[in-house]
Amino acid sequence: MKNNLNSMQQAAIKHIKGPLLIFAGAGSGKTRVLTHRIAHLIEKGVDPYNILAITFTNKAAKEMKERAAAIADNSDRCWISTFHSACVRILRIDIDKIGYNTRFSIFDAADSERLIKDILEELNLDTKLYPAKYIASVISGQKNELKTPDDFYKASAGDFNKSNIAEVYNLYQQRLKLNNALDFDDIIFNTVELFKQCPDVLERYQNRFYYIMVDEYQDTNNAQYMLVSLLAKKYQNICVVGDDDQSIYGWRGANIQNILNFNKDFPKAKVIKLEQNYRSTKTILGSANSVISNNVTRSEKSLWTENISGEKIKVYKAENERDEAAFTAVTIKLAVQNGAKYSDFAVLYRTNSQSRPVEDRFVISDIPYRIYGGIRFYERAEIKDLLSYLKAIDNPSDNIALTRIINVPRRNIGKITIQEVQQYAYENGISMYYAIKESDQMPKLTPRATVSLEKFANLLDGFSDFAATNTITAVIKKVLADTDYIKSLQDGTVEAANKVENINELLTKAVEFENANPEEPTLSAFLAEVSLVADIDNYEEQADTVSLMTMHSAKGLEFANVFIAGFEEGIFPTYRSATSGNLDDLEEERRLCYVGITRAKQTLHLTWPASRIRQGREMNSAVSRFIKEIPQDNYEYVYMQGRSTTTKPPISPRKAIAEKQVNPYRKEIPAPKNKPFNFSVGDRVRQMRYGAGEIIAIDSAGADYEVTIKFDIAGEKKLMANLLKLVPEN
DNA sequence: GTTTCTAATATTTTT
DNA sequence: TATTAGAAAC
Repeated sequence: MKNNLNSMQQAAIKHIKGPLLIFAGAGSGKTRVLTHRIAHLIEKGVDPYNILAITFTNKAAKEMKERAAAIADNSDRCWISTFHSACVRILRIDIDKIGYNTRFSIFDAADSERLIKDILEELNLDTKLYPAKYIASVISGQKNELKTPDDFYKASAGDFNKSNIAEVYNLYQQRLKLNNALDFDDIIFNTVELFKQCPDVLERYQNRFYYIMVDEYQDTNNAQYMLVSLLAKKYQNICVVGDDDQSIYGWRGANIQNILNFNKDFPKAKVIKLEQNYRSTKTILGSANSVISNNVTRSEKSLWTENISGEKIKVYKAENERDEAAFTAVTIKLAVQNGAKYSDFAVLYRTNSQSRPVEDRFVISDIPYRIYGGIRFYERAEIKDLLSYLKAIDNPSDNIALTRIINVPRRNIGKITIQEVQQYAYENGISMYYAIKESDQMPKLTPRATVSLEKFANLLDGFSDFAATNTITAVIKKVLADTDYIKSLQDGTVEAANKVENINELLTKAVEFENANPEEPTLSAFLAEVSLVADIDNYEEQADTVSLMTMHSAKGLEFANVFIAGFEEGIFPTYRSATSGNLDDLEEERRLCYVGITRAKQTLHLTWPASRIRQGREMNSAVSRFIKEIPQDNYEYVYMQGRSTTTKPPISPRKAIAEKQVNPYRKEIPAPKNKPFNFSVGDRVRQMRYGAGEIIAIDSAGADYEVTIKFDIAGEKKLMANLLKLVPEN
């Protein structure tokens, strides 16, 4: 079993007692080491029940579980899970000891923001000065530092803005409690709180988790650090794995010092460095090493590989984003014609919005792809609606969920009525659900509103009764049936059909969940799982598609061929990080660049458009400064195959580098003239929103045309030609 | 109470 | 530019 492990890896696996810090460079076989370490512990007679392994993503947890199961007996008795899932599991049992109900809901970012907006309005705070998103990030930051509203208030030292935010934070926590809800940060915060307040509970888990492993330790924030420290304090059998060069979550509170100071916290810690890379070619790895060596704050290390030198990195300067995407598509197509698989390719970018042009081009070129990130499945409106029904059934105190569905589908309960219910609920210190039950006590309500509310309450009660004795799948089906939800969606648009598809997908997920958790398929557990998944968790290795994702999402993955798109100043590094004057920001961007480059096994393409349209304006771009940090011998400029007229003549790398680095440089583009309209009556066309149809009339309307189209599904619509995005049907 | 329009906002990354 | 939230109109 251990034949294929190098001496450092073996040393890491065999170290059992006492603290251990593993610096695991990119592609150094980190997951192998962790899983073999679990197997080794079990082989040496450790009860898997006493092993805890913590990861950041469900995907990593799943992979570790599968790989451990393949080489160790009874590994399913270990706890292998994310920080958040592990903490939810702990809190479901004991959170009542610190004054919460064990049937709490989990609020996602959107729920939190909604709540903050309500509070800002209530406190009469100007949302211009205090944007909800900003407040949410401040509160999150405080929680990651384990600071209560009171702590924050005291620390604000009379600063007017800070005290105001502290007040919002204070109310926010009260409201969460009233809703019987926790946000993401509370999940960690309250587990730490539970351990601090209840030493008996802490000791129980200390004794249980005799061996602790933490993956991606460089990404832990202070709350997570405290959690791990508390658990490991008694027996000190803690093994943390990480790579300070891959710390890319500083903006989310990750504290790189946690890994750099590990030997201060545990002076007896053994430190092992895994520096042999098994993933990339010498050229790729050398380039990554060269880039990251420009960072000042890092522990010294040098990754090396026995792999071949491989091809040079290819750099492509595109005219614009469409050209950039076209180059990517052509290159992939060509490789696939020569025997490569689509799944060998990934297109990585800095921001989710960059996926759009790539996606457009791939559709045209008929390249199968899968996008990870962006709008997550569980954030889609129709899914949130249904989940809100489930949340309201599971936790009647959840006012946010209740407010979301009280008039969805429309049931004649308007804004005024909802406000009245809200106010009554706050005044009487009860949830909106119970307030509705007393709607006859609210003098301002019309009899009609009261009837609507009563009907709604009966509907919910019916669901609750049903849920007590039926499966989750059955409950979802009943909600759909009794509310006529699907029917309310249908408006003939393509989006509506997608929504129905998404709902079916949710039903599939529910069935999967029930099959995976036969002993306890509770609604609470399902909702918690659903709240804590990331899009990347659904990454399928088998599917033969090109993967599109941000470099953040790509961490932990590897691909034979990688394209990094938008390799330009202002995008990567971001304008903000380049201009903030804070060296840490730029260093984090550079670490992200290191992560991006080291995803590639065989080939790497760096592309950027000489001009791009941002927020409606065309802007010229200069190549990213990071390209200067790659040795010149490691890369070469390339040009698109079979294309000469539209691409400008080649320029030397040197000249490209010398190009203006000041960015952004803005240039207004003239307002579009009336575009010619190239369709006539009788043409079959396709439109984004309404799908296929036939043009039945074209009328002149001032500078524009008014086009009447009879759509196959949506029926007849009159639309302005300028606003339409019409294409011929085929 | 519902629909339609306007205006603001966005572009950093997410458990 | 594209999307979305809030306001005005119906």
